[in-house]
This record gives sequence, structure tokens and C-alpha cells, in this order.
Amino acid sequence: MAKPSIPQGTRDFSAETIRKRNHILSTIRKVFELYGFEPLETPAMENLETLMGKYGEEGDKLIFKILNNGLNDPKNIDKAREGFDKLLEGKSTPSLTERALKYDLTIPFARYVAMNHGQLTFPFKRYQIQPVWRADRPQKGRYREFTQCDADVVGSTSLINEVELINIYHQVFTQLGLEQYELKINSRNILLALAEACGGADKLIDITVAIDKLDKIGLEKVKIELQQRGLNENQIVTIEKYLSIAGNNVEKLAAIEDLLGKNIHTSKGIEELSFIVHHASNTHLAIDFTLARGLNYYTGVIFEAKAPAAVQMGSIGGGGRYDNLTGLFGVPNIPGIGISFGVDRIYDVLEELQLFPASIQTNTKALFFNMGENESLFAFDVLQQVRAQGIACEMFHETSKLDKQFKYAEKKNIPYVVIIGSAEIEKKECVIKHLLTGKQENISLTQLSSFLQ
RNA sequence: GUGGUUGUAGCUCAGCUGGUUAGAGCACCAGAUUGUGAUUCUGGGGGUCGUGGGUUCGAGCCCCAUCAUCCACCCCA
Repeated sequence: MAKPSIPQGTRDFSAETIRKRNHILSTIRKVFELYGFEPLETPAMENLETLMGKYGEEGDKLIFKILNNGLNDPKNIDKAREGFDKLLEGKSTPSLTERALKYDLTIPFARYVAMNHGQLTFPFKRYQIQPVWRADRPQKGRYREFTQCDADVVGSTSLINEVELINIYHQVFTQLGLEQYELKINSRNILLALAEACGGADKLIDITVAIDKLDKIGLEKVKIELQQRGLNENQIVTIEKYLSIAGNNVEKLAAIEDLLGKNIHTSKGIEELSFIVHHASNTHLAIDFTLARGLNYYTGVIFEAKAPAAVQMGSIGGGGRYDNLTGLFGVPNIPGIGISFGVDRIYDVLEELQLFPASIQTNTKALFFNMGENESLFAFDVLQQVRAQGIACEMFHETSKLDKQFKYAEKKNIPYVVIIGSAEIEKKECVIKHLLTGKQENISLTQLSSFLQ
């Protein structure tokens, strides 16, 4: 029997981890609900054709495909062989695989909207908290199975949605104690205007891929990459000017107008960004013209939430406006916008910055010490009365050294210890000790429940 | 998918150019002493050195493969 193991990039979650994850998840869920979003869940797997082609060429490679069953059935064998030949050429084929694990929550959501648009009330606001899978090579902050928390609004072009989603980011991160996060925004329209100024919209992807790397590889290397991607010197000069735009949000908007002039895309982009900058109550909001974001379905404003610079984690959330996502599924003219939180990375960041409150580690309010056979039976009755008041508590399972009982409480992060020995029984009181402060006092048994409340 | 790093006890690691029964700290367990987490004292359990091959008289150490890990690229949450 081989040693038991789990697939690369997946994890088991222990009680402690789950509590911490739930802390994040419930914070996000509450904020989503506060803004009127409603829950949705979709299957772990989708039809492969639903997913293919939606995330770009690289994305297609990272989709986990599920092998069809029954390939060895005599009536399927020929097709399976044929399919295998295609597979070796790098093409997936329905004769081998027709289903895949979902890669994100946005595309399944778009599929859902396309299937149900007749029944939905627009604007439709949904949130979704589910695992997704990517066949990426794991490293720090990157897993093959991870949880996304998405909130999307479809059926509205109002920029108020952008503002609200930005406020959601702010509220969630603030509540989690992640004060130093950064929210970058940009607009695809600005990027499009830049591409047009540099030889045409078909250069958009080449330009964005290169400039997105600015803070990572530096200006000189970006210029080299632009050159390799076929941009001429004049165009690179324009891009260099574009990249050198600095200042506060208002100054940046003025500068971009100077540089790119008054064409339709520039004005659209500026209109979007300035509306948001003026209405979002978020000091962490920074316009960043180098922000590109890979997914090619975005058409308007794009976001990226970054972890505090102190931790090397990068993106902990992202999103943007897509004006025709359901069009991919045959239902045109439903505009939408969405954001996503990456729970697993947020977890890693909070862990590194030690931002998880100790109180989330247990429900148990108090541990009753076991001071002997008779004492423990007496204490047990007291304990039941406390539980009847809805206060979670437990008693140490056997009489043993106080040392050991203290350690148990400490390990389970139980805040209070209740000691009822023969002396206390006589006086109808107990010793209650707060483990964090080390302070203890004697209180009467009748007051115990209200003390712990 | 490409290139690299690491893998020794529950945890953090040591183990010199391959040489007897593989070590430390912490943790854990038992006992002594204590109606209060500490300190102290005594004793104890634990590892087929990630896995599988190979070279060698002999492998934790060298070679190959494999799995996992972390890092860079790619991409992204």
C-alpha cells in the first residue's frame, strides 16, 4: 500500500484553518448581503465547451478536463483512438472529454444568466463562494484548488455599481484588519485609446501584456519587450510617456487627456474613472494606467486588489466590467460587472501579518477543571446549568494535574477556566480565571452564567 | 508547460571529503514536588533519513527516476 497522499496543489483543512477561513468567508458574505447580493451556487463541473476559449489560449491549457467514462466500450474505441491522436496534437476533443472543472465563477455565472435570463429580475446581483480549479503549477499563494468569492451585477451600466463594488472591497478588507491594502483601477477604454494611438487596436494585447510588467521588470525591459512585439520607436516613445504619468488620481486623469487627446475611448475612460474617483469613499483607491488584467472579456473599468506591500503576495482580488459576457452564450446585450476575492491568498496574508483574532479559534467559553471524582460530578451539574444558558463550555475529561488541564485550555484557546474543588463546593462558589490576563476571582455559582455571558 | 531549490523525530534544524547501534533544541508521555499554567529534578517513547531503483565491501551523503515543496518564467486569486 502506497503512502496516502493528496494531489499536488490541494490541501486538507484542519479545525484551526477552517475557523480562520470561516472568519474570512463570513466577513465577505455579510458584506455582500449588506449590499443586496443574493447567493448562487453552480456545479463543480461544466461542459467543456462552456469554458473553452473564454480565458485565452493560456487559460484553456489550465482548465482541468475530465476524461469521459466508457472509452473502452467497443462502440467508442475507434473514436477514442482518433481523439487521442488529436490530443497529442494539443487539441481536446469531445470523444475524450466533454466536461471540465470550473476555472472561475464568472463564466459559469454568465452561463447561468444566459440560461435563466427570462426568470431573473434585473439588475441581477448575485454572490458566489465556491472552489475553482486550475492546472497551474503551485507555488506560494497559488493552489490548484482554491476558493473564490465573487459578486456580480448584470443588467446595469450604471457606474454606481463600480462605486459600490469598490466600497465592498474597502469594507471587507477593513473588517479583516487589512488596512494597508491597495486597490488599483484602470479602464480598458484608456488602454484601447493607447493602443489606437500606437498603431491600432490589434496591438492592444501586445501592449497590455508588456506594460503590465512595469513594476516587476522595469521600464527598460518593458521597452525591449514592446520592441520584440513589433512596436516602432515612435510608438514606444508614446508608451513611455504614458507610463511616466504620475501624481494623484486627478492629476493622472488630466495627464492622460493631454497625452491621448479627445477621442471616444479616452473620454469614455476618463468619464468612468473620474466618476468613480469622486464617488468612492476609499482612500486606498489608486488609478494605475499600467494595470491590464489578462482576461479578455473585460470592456470597461478593471480592478485589482493588492496585498500590503510588506507581504509578497500580489493580487488578492480582481474584477471589472464586461459588457457582453452572456453574448458568448447567445444572449446579447446584458452588461455586467463583477469582483472577486481570493480567499486562500487573503488567508496567507492575514496569517503572515498575524491578523486573525484569537477569539475565532474556539466557541468554548470556559473549561471546567476536573478536581476529583466527587468534585467533578458537582462541577458537571454546574456546567449543565451554564450550557442551558447557551454558553459553550466543556469539562476536562479526567482528573489530572492542573498543569495538563491548563495546557488543554490554552491549546484550544478557551478564554476562561472554572475551578470547583471541595473548598468551593462548601462555599457554593467557584474560581474563575481568565487565561490571557492571568487574573482570577472567586464568584458565587449563581453568578457564573451571567459572568460568562 | 519551461528552468531551478529543498525533502532527516510532531516542529525547527545539525549530520565534516560515503565508514560501526542517526543527533540537538523545542514539543510530547510517565514520575517527584506544588490548589494555579512557570521553574527544577528523574525517567521515557518516538525517524526503514520523501519514495523506488542503481553505484559501492559499505549510502542520510554519490547517480537516475518519481512524488511533494518552494522560487523564477508563463499566467493569475
